Amino acid sequence: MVQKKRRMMPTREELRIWRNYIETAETLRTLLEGRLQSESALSSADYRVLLALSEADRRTLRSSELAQLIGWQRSRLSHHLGRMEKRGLVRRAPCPDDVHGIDVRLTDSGAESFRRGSLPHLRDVRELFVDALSPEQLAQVDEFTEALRRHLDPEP
Amino acid sequence: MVQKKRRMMPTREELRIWRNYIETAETLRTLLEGRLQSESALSSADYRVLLALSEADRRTLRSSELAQLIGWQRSRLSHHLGRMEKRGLVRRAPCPDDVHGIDVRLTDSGAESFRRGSLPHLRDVRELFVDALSPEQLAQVDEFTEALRRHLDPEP
DNA sequence: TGATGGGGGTTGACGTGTCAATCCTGTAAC
DNA sequence: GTTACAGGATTGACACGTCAACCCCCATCA
Repeated sequence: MVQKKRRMMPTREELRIWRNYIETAETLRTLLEGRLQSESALSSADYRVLLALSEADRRTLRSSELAQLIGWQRSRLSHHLGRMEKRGLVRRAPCPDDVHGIDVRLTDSGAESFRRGSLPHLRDVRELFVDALSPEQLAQVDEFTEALRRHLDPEP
Repeated sequence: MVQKKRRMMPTREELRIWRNYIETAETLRTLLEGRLQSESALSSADYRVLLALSEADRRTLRSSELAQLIGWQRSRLSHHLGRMEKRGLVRRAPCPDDVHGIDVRLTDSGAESFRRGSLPHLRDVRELFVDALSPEQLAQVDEFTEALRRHLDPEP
């Protein structure tokens, strides 16, 4: 039965590789998230928002631009900005240029949080990911990630 | 500055590869999760629980065994079993052998759900992951995933 | 007999993400 | 002008995970 469905179903070996792949990526994500949290009291979601804002002109972005930039849905961003605002990391204000639209601005405290979190985080990425792999392996990761991305992108 | 910290900080290129890697894995996970959900009204968490139970003797496992088997914390499992029980996928009952301990048993409805979800899910894994890669690339994934795993495991 | 402690499991609070519904306001259509 | 609509953002309900506190029952030991 497994044999006959070869074209549809992954083999046992393929499935093993898949599971290892996805679980390892998950483990990595969790580990890094935990470190970021304990080092700088930021979640990786916070980090993404802070990174985008800190690179933006005047540390400010339209809410919808920000959402697009980091690939989030409006609703998710709105919820998250609400929480970040409560912690004083960002502030929202009506956008002067556009009657619709909200400006999201990085506060000084948010900028400082990001600054303090950034270096340890990058160090962690090096330690947990880069250092695990040989230069050849790293190149292979790049290659097959690209293949995966190409495979997935055209799909809606 | 970036140059001087070479040993600590990833290079721009390494960082690019890292981001691609982790974001692609995330995209894949999300896509598969969405398909599983729409095909069989199961989350991947549901799936893991159902898979473990459906392979168990008498479709039943001690709660703590189940947690260990799928690598979850007790609390997570307890919450999730509560939700699954409400949907009629599993049932909990005191374990006759052991005074402590709870038996988790797959219901007929749960087994049927799993049966219906399983094949499409495996097909999706093949389509979204396996089919994107050449056999050589698949072998490379296996290899560097193993390297990553070895690198991460000894760390607490 | 009564305190101590540990394994097994649950609970509550909270942060997070998704979906669908809603609100607001300017603009096009009639 | 009023209605319709579309873009931008928020809200509420819910599923999910984590953390820390807790409950229960038993074993051990004083």
